[in-house]
Amino acid sequence: MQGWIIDSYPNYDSDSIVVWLWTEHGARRIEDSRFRPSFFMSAPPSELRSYRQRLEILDEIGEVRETRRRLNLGDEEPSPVLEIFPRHYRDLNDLAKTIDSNGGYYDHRLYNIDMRFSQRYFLHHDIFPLGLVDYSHGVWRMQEEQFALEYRLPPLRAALLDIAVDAPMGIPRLQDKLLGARLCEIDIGGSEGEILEKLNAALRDLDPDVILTDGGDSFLMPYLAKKSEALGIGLQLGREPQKLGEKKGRSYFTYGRIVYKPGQYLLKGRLHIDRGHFAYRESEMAGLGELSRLSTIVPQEQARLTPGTAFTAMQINRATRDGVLVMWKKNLPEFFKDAEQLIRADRGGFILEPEVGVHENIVELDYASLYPNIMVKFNLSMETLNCGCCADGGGQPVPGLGYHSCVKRLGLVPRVLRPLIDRKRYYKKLKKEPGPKQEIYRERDTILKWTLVTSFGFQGFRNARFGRIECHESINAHARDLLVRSMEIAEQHGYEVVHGIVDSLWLRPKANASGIDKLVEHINGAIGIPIDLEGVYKWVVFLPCKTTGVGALNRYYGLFQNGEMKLRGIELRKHDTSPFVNEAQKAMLDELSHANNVKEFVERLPRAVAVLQTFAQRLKDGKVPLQDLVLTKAVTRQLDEYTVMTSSVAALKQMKSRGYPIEPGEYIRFVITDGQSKNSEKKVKVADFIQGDEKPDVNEYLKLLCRAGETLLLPLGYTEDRLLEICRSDPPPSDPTPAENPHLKEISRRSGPGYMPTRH
DNA sequence: ATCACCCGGGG
DNA sequence: GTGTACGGGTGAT
Repeated sequence: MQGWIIDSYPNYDSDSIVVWLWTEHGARRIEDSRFRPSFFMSAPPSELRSYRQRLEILDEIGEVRETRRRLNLGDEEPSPVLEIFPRHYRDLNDLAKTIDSNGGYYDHRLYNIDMRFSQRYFLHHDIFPLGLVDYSHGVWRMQEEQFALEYRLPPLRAALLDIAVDAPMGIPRLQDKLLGARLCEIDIGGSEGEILEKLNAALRDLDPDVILTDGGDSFLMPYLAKKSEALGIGLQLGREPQKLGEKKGRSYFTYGRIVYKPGQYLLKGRLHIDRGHFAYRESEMAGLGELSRLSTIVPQEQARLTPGTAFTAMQINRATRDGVLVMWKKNLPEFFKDAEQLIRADRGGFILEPEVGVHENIVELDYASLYPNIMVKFNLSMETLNCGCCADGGGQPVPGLGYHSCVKRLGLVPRVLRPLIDRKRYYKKLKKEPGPKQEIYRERDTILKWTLVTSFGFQGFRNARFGRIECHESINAHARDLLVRSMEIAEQHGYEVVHGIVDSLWLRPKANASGIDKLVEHINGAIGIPIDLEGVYKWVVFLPCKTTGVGALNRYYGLFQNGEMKLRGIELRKHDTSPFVNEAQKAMLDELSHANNVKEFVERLPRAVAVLQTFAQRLKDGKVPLQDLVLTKAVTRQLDEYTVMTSSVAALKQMKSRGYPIEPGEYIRFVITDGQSKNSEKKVKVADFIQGDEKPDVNEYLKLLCRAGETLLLPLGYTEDRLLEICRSDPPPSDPTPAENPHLKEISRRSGPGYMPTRH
């Protein structure tokens, strides 16, 4: 039987692995009870036998074998270890905890503990999800390479599931009445019980492979699960009966902020995918599939995880295939560092302060995937850094840190990254060529880019499975060194370096400057990591720090010769800005985008200010819909942990008083109705509770509007106060609204995190 | 003035 | 099941 693995999970009741295969003739369920997961324990050779005898007595243990495995990535030779087979799947984790904490074993370590059962099964049979496979007489045979560049996914049939819920409080709650449901094109109505029964029937008839939802994990699924239980009507959303398990949601710290992750509602044999989940949102099925194939995490789970988790899974797979065990807990002390070394090592990426103001004819060069490329080029991995085999001085030195990396053996991180970089390069090239698979290539490229971006951070993460802080430092040291060397080459070619951050250079060609192609070629040849021309700016404005006036590092906007605009750090790029202010800033940029050089830019300034004025007038006339004034703020802690009465806190109070507590990591959306008020009911109005008769705080929004204007125009002499003065007066008689710049529309659509786990 | 709090990142 | 560190901006006290 040929098909694609679309789902897999352990059956804890029968100690077996279930695999769902998508075939031409429908989905097939395969249950394999032969698979026995195991984990490993290392100990001094003299103790192994007695440990084994003690372990064998335990009820939870089925078998203990003495065998040999490599314990560390850097080990040449395998060491003697015990391989432990729990009697039941569900015992594995508890058993590991028992042995680890109070087993009375000394000088021992545990390996291969926290791996998914499905991932263990895939590794054991050398198969992977969403790859074409043959299963006959209990034997798996892959029909394609895991790293094949060209492959196709099964034509999964997806059905969008949505429900209508009565919401007397503005936002639906679990106890509110179910009014209807919609599956694909099928509208379902009737009593609550009828709706559930008709939904069951519709799913049986339609038999989709994928159920798509918007916010399924956070509301739709828990709501349906509760309804089904309350009414005593079983609801089967997956391909086998299951209790829709409530896994509790939780908040966790990631990407520098707290994220709320709702409980997972995983279906069996059918994929529940929330369209708001990261991989699907960014790259749809093609990107999710690419990631799932490479990480061997089944798509339904991968959809809820970050590319960083996928990267860790890839490392585990690589290590396991290399015959190296994966240590349960990382326990690698940092090298001793003297104070001076610490200061040098902790300095982050390279930064050169830009000249504030508007500049003409500036060239921007960017390194593509700089950090992953550095890891590959300099062979940076936990086991290759300061390796013993190159300690005699033959290693690759790390600039300024006194470390070295191995020149004899390729490290785990480069081995995992190399194919990812190659794949990304391939898809990036092909996505530009028109054809039926163009969109697929684009999505694969996008998800690979994210995976590469997060791979760097993992090196410095203290809990990273294969991370090491010195690796992180070394990558930064190489990055600084490369950028400085690139700058020197640019200067040799007659370019003045205007601004530089981490992996980008802004250059001003002098009269005698050589061509850009020649410069790029020279840098590529000398550095060995591809640098690309991001574009040549007709004009670009480097913005000052509003408090100190010196050049800010990551705040600028400019117009490329091809008509595209690049914006960084301004209101349009921030997700908390209201649509009204976004539109105003976009309209100002639309106006400025008609300028082809600095002279025209300066001439157009009054028109940009006039645009701002018309927006102010609409606001003063009460013509701006309340929905356009909604601010969206991230919530970072529980309500009682806040000490300052900000508008966000007022909104949180309002939510709570109506029975909607908000968890850290969720977002809160509200309109400011009286910025000065200390009363949470008067100060703001939560977006979902808007009746329509509320009045926004016009002065507050005028201030926000003019501040967005100041952000753009401060280097050109327009402060917030000056703009406020202009905006409080009447606008000019004629309407100077210019034609829209199509590239700006593109930008504004993307300005905000698409995934906002708020309730409906 | 100081503290509290939120935002960004890639195309 | 999970990137950190940090500059930047702004509001409350």
